[in-house]
Parts: sequence; C-alpha cells; structure tokens
Amino acid sequence: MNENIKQAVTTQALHRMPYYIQQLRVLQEQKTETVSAPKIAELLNLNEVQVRKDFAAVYSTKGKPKMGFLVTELLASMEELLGYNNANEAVIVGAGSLAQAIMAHEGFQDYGLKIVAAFDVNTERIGSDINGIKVLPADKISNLCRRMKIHIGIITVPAVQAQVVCDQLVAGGILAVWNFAPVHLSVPDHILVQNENLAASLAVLSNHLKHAMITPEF
Amino acid sequence: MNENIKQAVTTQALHRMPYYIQQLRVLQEQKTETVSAPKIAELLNLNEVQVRKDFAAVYSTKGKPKMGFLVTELLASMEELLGYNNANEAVIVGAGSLAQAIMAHEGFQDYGLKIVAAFDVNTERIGSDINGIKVLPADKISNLCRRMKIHIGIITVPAVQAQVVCDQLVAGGILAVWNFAPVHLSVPDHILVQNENLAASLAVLSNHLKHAMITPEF
DNA sequence: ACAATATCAGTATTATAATATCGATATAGA
DNA sequence: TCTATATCGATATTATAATACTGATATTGT
Repeated sequence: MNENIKQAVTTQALHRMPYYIQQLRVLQEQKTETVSAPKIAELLNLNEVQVRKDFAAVYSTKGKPKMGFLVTELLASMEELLGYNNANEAVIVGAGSLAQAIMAHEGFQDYGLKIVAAFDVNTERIGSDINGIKVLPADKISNLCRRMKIHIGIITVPAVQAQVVCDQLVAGGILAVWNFAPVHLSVPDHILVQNENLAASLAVLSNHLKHAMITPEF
Repeated sequence: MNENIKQAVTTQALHRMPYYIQQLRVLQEQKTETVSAPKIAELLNLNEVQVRKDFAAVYSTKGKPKMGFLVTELLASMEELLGYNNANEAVIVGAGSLAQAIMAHEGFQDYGLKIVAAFDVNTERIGSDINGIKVLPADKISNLCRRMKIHIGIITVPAVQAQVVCDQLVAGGILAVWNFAPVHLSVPDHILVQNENLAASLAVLSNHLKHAMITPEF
C-alpha cells in the first residue's frame, strides 16, 4: 500500500528470503558446500529461474555452471541484506498476549530485531516486566523513541487505538511500523507500514475450505 | 506457492477484505447507510477501481450511481464470504508463547476460527489448560483430527519439527494449514498452506530501513 | 422537467511478477 | 583430450494484478 520507495529487491523476493536462508542453513549443517538454483527450487517448490533471479538480486557470488552457488557466501550475503547481524531497535505498543508472545520469541533477535521498550495504556500492566522489558505508559512513546533514536514501532493494540498509537510513533521519528492491528494506517509517504494481518490469512484459509468442501479431492 | 485451486476471488482481494470489513463496520457504527467505492478507496489508500472490483467479486448488491453501495449488505456478504458466521474448527500444534497468544486472542472467534485442541511434545505442557483448551500429546494429532473432522491445523512449532507435524495433520485429514514456522512445508496438492512468516515481514522492514537511512527524507 | 454530476459497470491498457527459452561455460567422465 | 551435460546468465514470453478510460444511469438541485 505504500510502495513509492525505490528498492533493488522486490517485496516478493524479500518474502522468499527467509525460506532460502532456512534452507541454506540446513545445507550448511550438512556440510554441503555448493547448491544449484534447481535444487533449491525443488526443495522449496519454486521455479528455478525465480530462485536464480532472487540469488542474483542479493548479488553474492556468481554461480558456476554445473556447480551452482557457494552455500556459505550466499547465506552470508542474504543475512547481511536482511540485517540479521546489525540489530534494529524497536518498541512495541500494546502489551497484551500477542505482544508478550513477540517479546518472548527470542528468535527475533536472530532476525535483527531488538525490542527495547514496551508501552501500554492499561495501568495494571504499566511498570511490570515482560521478559526483561519494562512496560511504560503510552504517553511516553514519542519522547522515548526520539531520545533513543528508535526506527521500528510494533503495534499490537486493538484496531480502534492503532491510528493514534501510529501517529505517536511517527511523531517520535519512527521509520517503519509493523502493524498487527487489522486496520489501515495513514502515515507520511516515507514511512513503511508492514501489515501483519492475521485476519487476512484466515480469510484465505476460510475461502480455501469453502471451495475444498464443495469439490472434495480425496 | 500452492495455487492450483480455482477461486472466484483472488488471494490479493481476500487480503484486502478484512480492511474493507473493518472500515464498513466503522461506517455502520456511524449510521452511514451507503458508501461509494471512491470513498472507501480514499479511506484505505487504494485505487477506486480496485475497490469496485473487489466489491463486485463478493457480488453483493450492485452499486447505484451517485450513491454507492449499501453498507450493511456489503458487510454481510463479505462476512459470509469469509465464513465469519459459521466457525471453522481448528487444532493448534506447539503450545508455546505464540500459540498461547493465538488461543488467548478471543477475536479469532469473530473471524470464524474455533480452536478446539492444542498439542505439544513437551511433557510439562501436556495436560495443562490454556484458555479452556486442553494440551494433548502430539502423537494424538492424526487420530483426533480425523475423529473430530477438523479442517484447519495451526503450526507454531520450531522450524525443524514443522514438517513432521504437518504430515501428521495431513494424515488426520486436515484441508488447510496455517504455518507460523519459517519453513516451506511439502503437502499434497489439494491442501492449502497459508504461511504466516514473521521473518519475511521483518525482512521487508529491515530492507526499508536500510534504504530509508541512506536517503533520509525528513 | 431538465441539466449537471457523481458514481457505476465494463473494457482497454499498463505495470509487475512469474516462467519459458536459449546460447555459453565449467565440470565430470569416457 | 574430447564429449556430454548440468547449470549458468540473459532475454523473451506469458500470466496476473493494478489502473486508466468510456459510456450509461440514478440522484440532486435549479
């Protein structure tokens, strides 16, 4: 919805990257030194040309005929591209169960995300400690983000509060928003909103079921 | 990745539906009776033709020139399409923090998802009760799914276990999988895998930040 | 009653992503 | 050493989604 930013790698390709990374890690553990595009395509059920192009986009080593690509180098350049090494600091707003799950998920550290503060309006939650992260009152958002030069804001508040929270994050100088609320957020052009709409996924699932039940295939 | 199923509504359109629904609900609360495609497009920052086509795809009432569409009817037909009324029963495998968040999220009931059982391999978790849902041993998956005619399986286990769990769900006669593990899952053709890859979203965010930092726009 | 216009539905066009094709080349095996 | 071939990169084609355009129509205001 906000795609006026020039980027070398397409969004679709970026979405495939974590799957490549996961697969390459498996290969690395198996001490496999090289891998070809067709092989990865087969493993991930993708088109081989697409895989080759995605690899070319991250521009690691060029592949060699008959051999393919160097697993370790390819993996490194992908992790580099996705910033898995240099952590991006983030704040999370709305300290409900979803937020707690996100904070508890230590795996996100590996993906280059470091949550440094949580905010909530619920006075009961304020002051508490979730996985070592202090829950602060929501009116401190802008101030803290600006002071700590935070670039990512994660929104896990209910739909009705999302836009207000978003505005506060923007006021705090945030550059990207990860939005778990099922609403459209209005933001200035240069800010990216990445929507994680679980309802959208459910819509796809439900729609599939409806068709699958009408035309049973087994 | 698994798109050989004929469907009247495109996946992209389905992804937009929850946003339409949310917006229509707001309008309904404001006692607004009709709304035009351009108006919705403006509110959600979409193209008006796209909105009109999405509306046509759910085929509710036809719109009237100068007036637009009936909010209530449109909303009803969208909710009907997405199965918000008739709940789909689901099981969740992996009773970690993410699963707990999903189960705690009573909002999913409104989206037509009813989680009836949870599974885990961790003996400590087995037998416990999360939000009224019993945690059962993982080896019961296939059996219970088949017996209860469950159609949706939610996977929140670590990457390495995901494929095994997926196979068990498939063996249990599941039709759709909601996969939170950052791995590609191999399934028979007629089964839909809806990937909820949080790492992919982080990839997009991180990539945006990298570009935004190089070319600051404020 | 009639003119002006917002909006519609349908069709045409454009943009974007996915896939197919093709000549080149490095490796493996005869 | 030479031949066969897997794989490459590059380019062409196709498929899909987004957007622009056009004539029709219902409402609103004069």
